[in-house]
Amino acid sequence: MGRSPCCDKSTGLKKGPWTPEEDMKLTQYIQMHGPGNWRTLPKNAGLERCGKSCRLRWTNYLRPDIKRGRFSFEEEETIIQLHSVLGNKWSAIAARLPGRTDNEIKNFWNTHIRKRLLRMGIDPVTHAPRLDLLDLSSLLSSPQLNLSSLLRLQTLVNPDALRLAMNLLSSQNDQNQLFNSDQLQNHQAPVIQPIHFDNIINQQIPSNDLTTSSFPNQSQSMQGNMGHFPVGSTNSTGQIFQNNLKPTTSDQSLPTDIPSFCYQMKSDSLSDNSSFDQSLNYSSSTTNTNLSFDNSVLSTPLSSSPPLNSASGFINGSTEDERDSF
DNA sequence: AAACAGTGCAACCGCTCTGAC
DNA sequence: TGTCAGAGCGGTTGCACTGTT
Repeated sequence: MGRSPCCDKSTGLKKGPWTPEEDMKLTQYIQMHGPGNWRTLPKNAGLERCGKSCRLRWTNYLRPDIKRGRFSFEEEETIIQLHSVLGNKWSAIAARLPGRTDNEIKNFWNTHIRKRLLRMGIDPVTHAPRLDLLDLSSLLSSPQLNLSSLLRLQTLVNPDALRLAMNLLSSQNDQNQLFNSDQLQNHQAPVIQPIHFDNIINQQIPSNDLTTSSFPNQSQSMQGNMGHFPVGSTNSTGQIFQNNLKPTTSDQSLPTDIPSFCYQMKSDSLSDNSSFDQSLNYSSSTTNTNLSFDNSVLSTPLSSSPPLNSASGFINGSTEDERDSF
C-alpha cells in the first residue's frame, strides 16, 4: 500500500546482536518515556537501530517481566494444549504464559516440542496421531519404557496413539510384572524390558489403529478416551487399562491389586480461555491414593470437549532425564 | 586436539492485519 | 477512504555451544 519500510536499508542502521550499551540505552529510555512511537524512539534514545528492531528487542528480551530460562514441563504442557486449540497463534499462547514471549514460544516449539511430537508419532500441526511418524522402535526399545512413562505419555500423546502403545505393551504381560503396590505408592513403576520388534509385528492390533484415518474425529476420540474410564468401562481406553493393567484370571502371577482408574474432571469450557482448571483423581482400590492434578492441561480438544486430564503428578515427580526420554 | 556436524536461540526479514487518524 | 504505525506471523539466518569422529 505504498507504505515506507520500517527500516530504511540505505541508512546503514546497525543490525545483529545487541550490545549491553544498546540494551542500557533502550531500557533507560523506555523507563523514562515508556514504550511506543518506535519509529522515533531509536533517534531519541541515541540508538542506530530501526524502530522495529528496538521493539523486538524490548518485547522479546529487555522487558522486565520476561521470564528467562528453560520452560517448565507445565509450560510445555500448556503450550501443547494451547497450540492444539489456537494453532500457531504464538502471541495468543504467550498471553497465557506469563513472562514468555511469542518468539520464544515459537522457537521452543520448533526446536523442541515439534521434534518431540514427531518422535512420538504426533502430527505437530493437527496433533493427531501419525503412526507413519511414530518411531516405535526407539520408543519401545527404550529401557525406560514403563507404566509411568506411558502415563506421562498420556499427557502428550493422543490417546489413540497411546492405546496402540498400551496394546503393544500388553504383549509383555506374560513375562513381566507391571508394577507392585509399593512402587505405586512411591509413584514409581518398574522398568519393563524392551519389547522386541517381533512382538510388535505379531501383536494383534485393530486395523483401525494403524492409520490416521482411524481418527476421523479427533475430539470425539479424545472425549471417548479421556473422559471417564473406570475399570470395566466400555470406552476404548478403559478397556485398555482393564486389559493391560488388570491381571487376567488366567495369569495368576500378576498382582491383583492393580488400581482402577477413576478420573473425575471439573472443567470449564475451552471457549472460556481463562481456565483450564481441572482435576484428576487417581484412586487405588487398595491404597486409596488420591492425587490431585489441578491446572494441568492436556491433549487436543479441537471441539468443545472439555479439557482433558493429565497425569501431571507423575510428570512433576519425574526426573529431567525421564522427561527427555520421551 | 582438531575438524566437523548438530543443536539451540536471538535476531532479522518480509509480509499481512488491525486500528487510529 | 486512504495512509500510517504498531503488532503479529512464518520463515530464515547467524552464531555460539556441544557432541562426535
